This record gives sequence, C-alpha cells and structure tokens, in this order.
Amino acid sequence: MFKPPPAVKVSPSRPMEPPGSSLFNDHAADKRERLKSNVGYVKSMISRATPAQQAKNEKEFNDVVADYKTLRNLKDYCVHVDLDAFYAQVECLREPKYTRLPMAVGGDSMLSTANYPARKFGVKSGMPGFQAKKLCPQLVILPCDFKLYHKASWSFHQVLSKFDPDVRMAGLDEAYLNLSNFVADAPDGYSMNTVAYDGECQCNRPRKDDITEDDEVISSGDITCTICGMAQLYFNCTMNFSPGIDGMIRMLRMEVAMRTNLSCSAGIASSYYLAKVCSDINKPNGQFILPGDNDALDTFILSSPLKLFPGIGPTSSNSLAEFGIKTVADLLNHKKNLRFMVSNSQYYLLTRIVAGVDCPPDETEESTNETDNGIDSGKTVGTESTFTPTSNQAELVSLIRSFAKSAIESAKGDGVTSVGILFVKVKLGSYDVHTCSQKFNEQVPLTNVELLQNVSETLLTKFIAKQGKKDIRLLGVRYGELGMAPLSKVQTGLKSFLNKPTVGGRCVKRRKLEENTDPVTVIDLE
DNA sequence: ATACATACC
DNA sequence: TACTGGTATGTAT
Repeated sequence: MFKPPPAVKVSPSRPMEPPGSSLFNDHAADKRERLKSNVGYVKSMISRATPAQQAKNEKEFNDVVADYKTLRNLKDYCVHVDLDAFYAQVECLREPKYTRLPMAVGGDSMLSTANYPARKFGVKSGMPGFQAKKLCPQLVILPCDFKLYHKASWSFHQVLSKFDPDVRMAGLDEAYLNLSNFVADAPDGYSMNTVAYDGECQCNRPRKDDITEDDEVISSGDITCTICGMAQLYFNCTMNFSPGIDGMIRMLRMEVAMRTNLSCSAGIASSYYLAKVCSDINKPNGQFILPGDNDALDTFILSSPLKLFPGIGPTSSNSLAEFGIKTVADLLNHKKNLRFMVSNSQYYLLTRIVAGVDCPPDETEESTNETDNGIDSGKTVGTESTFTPTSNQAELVSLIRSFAKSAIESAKGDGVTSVGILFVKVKLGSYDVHTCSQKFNEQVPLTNVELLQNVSETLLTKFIAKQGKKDIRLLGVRYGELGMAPLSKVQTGLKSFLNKPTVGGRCVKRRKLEENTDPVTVIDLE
C-alpha cells in the first residue's frame, strides 16, 4: 500500500510547563476535585456493601454479559473506515508543501486537526492553537474550510457506496460498511486498475512502491502533478489483492486514495462497535482485522484500555481509573462493585463492551423520533459563540438576540418551520455552564423572529438577575421539538448525504441511502 | 418540565 | 491575549 511521504525530521519538543493559574485551569481543577470527592463517596459505600449484595451484583454482571454474548455474530464483516487527520489532509491537496511540515487546522483558540508531522511535537486536535505553538513554534495553522471538507467527504462517500450501497456516514470523515456478503464472492481475490506515481511529486497518492511483482504495469510516462505542479512519473497498472476481507479492504483504501487523494484507515470486526476501535490501531493509512473468533475477541477486548471504547470519555475513564480500572480485564475484577461506580446506562455500555456486541437486545428496531404531526422531538438546532468575557448587559442582550436570529436561519436551512422549545446556554468567565429553557404551549413558527428573540432575552436577563453581575464568555440559543417541512422539499444541500449522527457508534443502525449513480469525481479545489 | 453532565467529531 | 461549535443522550430533581 502507499504510504505518506516521510515527515521532516525535527528536534523533539521541550516538556510541557506545569499548568499555571488561569480561570480555565482552576475550572479543570475544580472538576477533578468533584470527581475525586464523588469517587470517595462511592468507595465508602462499597466498604459498607454486604457480601450478599456483592454476590448478587457479580451474578447480575455475569448473566448480562452471557446474555449479550449470545448476540455475537462472528460471521459478520463490519468495517469502519476513517480518513486520516481529515481536515489537514484535505488542506494538503491545496497546499502540498504542508504534507511534510507541521500544520494544523483551526485557530489560536482551538485546533480541529493536526497533521502527523505536527503530532510528533505533541500537537493534538482539541488543543488550543496558542499552546500548540508553544510546543511547535513553526506550526502553521490554517483556518477551517468546511465547504471543501464537505466536497472531499462526498467523494469519499461515493467510493464507499460502491462497496456497500448501504454505507452509513458518521460525520464527514468516517463511515460504517457491512461487507459480510461481499467478501465470500471472490475466491481468487480482487484486481483493480490503478495509477501509481513516483518522482518529485510527494502528494498523498498511490506510490510506485505500492506496486508489487504480482501487479502488472500496463504503461508508464512522465507528467506534471496536477496538485503540486511537480514532476511526476506515472504507472498505469493492474493491482492484485488477496482474496478475503484483508485484500478487499486494501483495495477499498486504494480506491479511496485514487479517487480522493486521501489516505484512510480501516477496522474490520464482527461488530460495528469493535470495528471502530480497530480502525484506530494502525492509523494512519493502515488497517486492522479482529478475527471473528470467540477467543480472539475475548483476548482483544480484555487487554484493551477502556478509554479506547466509544462512549468512555475522559470523565468516565478518569473516574474508573480512580477505582483502579484501566482495562476491560480490570473491569472484570470489579464486577461485584461496578453497580456502585457507574450509572445504569454506563453499566450496560460496559457490559456490552465486555461481551463485544453492538446493541442491547430489543433495541435493534429502526427508530425515528418523528411523531405523526411532523414534530421531531429528538432533534435540536442552535448557534453558540464564545467572545471576550463581559458582564455588560446591553451587549449580552444584543448578542443573544443575534444568536436567536442565526439559530433561526440555521434551522430554516434544515427544513424546520416551527419550534416547541427554546434553550439558552450561558458559559461564565469561570467556565461554568448553565442552561435555561422554555417550552411553548404551542409550536412557534420560525417567522415569529421577535418572539423567539424576546424569549431568549428574557431567559438571559432572568438568569443574570439570579446570578448577579458576572462575566460571561459564551452565549447560545438552541431550538427543539422541531416542526419539519415535508422531507421532499429539504434534502438537497451538500450535507444531505450525511445521516443523523449516532453517538460514538455505540448503537449503529443502518439506514438506506439514495442510490448513487453519479461518477466519482476528484475533489474540486475551487 | 427544567437543569446539568457527558460524549463525539 | 488566547481553551470551539453543533448535536445527542442520560441523570437528577
């Protein structure tokens, strides 16, 4: 397979300075404190638990896991495909020189993505740009260009839908496929006509090195790269891939690289949930297969750190770590007390992780939140924004009214015609977040801008009156219980191919997409 | 019904 | 100087 060009060698970063005192750090410290105190409370509860209770807990755990394990479907080939450092890679199509230089996409206050050269310095997505610059002074930060990312995502989706017409996009850069039926079809493996490149051009394309002796070169020549303008040798060839899922996914990733000039990684497992975990293992530009075999599954799951599983975020992970639980194996050693440590839904998530299955029983039905009167009670639309903290009420009122208006525009763009509930979000200078909401007696049409602005303002001023005069650093307005226009009118925009997001791939429900007959096109950079 | 917390990209 | 924005979902009261 093709590999990204080697990164420029750079000296390692100096160690991070200890976190100074700031409102942000104070807030983070408070949060850690609360977590510890919570854990302390639970520990004291555990110390008072009776052996009978614990035995009951242990039995429950074993029973639930055993129950879930019967849902394992070892013959399935679930695939999760994930574009590597997506925004950064797309920016490299426009400016190929960044392929080997540390670069990130985002702004001074937050980075969305960092490319791999930047990651060598410890720069990560989700890090504020100004901190990243301390780790890597030569870091180039490019602004987000969502229009372009949507185009790239569309091309990606087009390629994948040829492998599975029911492919399910989960965000712009990720997708789930089911190739269970596909794989058995080709006992002799797969072959594909491709072009591999060599020469000065370093763009993220299939490379000459990817051609093996099993492949056949049909013709070759000397041209100029259309992306970076550098000299380029090309080799038209037929590439061959081994039979089975490994070859098929190598071919799939080669096809993605050909059609989008983007590299991706893939995970293959007997459940979507595990496939997602697997796609991170050999990233970037790699793939990992978890064999559909009970012992292999158990070994893999038990040895994995819990925080790698979708749904186990920093808070749960840190909390469990306080109890000495870091891996799934650790979890099994605390069966007796798990019930005390986590919420009910977390408990079932954890048992599902242990069992290695996607969904709890009785929840496999395709579900919609849309009710008969066209109200989608699950969906919300909103706008929020951070600004220099201020306690000036006139300014804040003006801001919330403008956000109420932009949230209306955003909702209209999604085909919303009326709303049943309005949420206001306030983040104080201390980073404490508050929300207030008001449910309406009847649906408010989006044409009633004044009313929605007035209610937003009232919720805000009431909040300020209650809290006293404090600095505010973020305001947001969000609408819920959305009345939707007839679907035929709205599904036309660039993002229409995106499915409704599903949190963490925890419960991936597959959804039929429109048949796609358009030819795959290379991303248009303008 | 409302507020808050957690998660994901 | 400076720590996002949009959406979903679960828990507590």
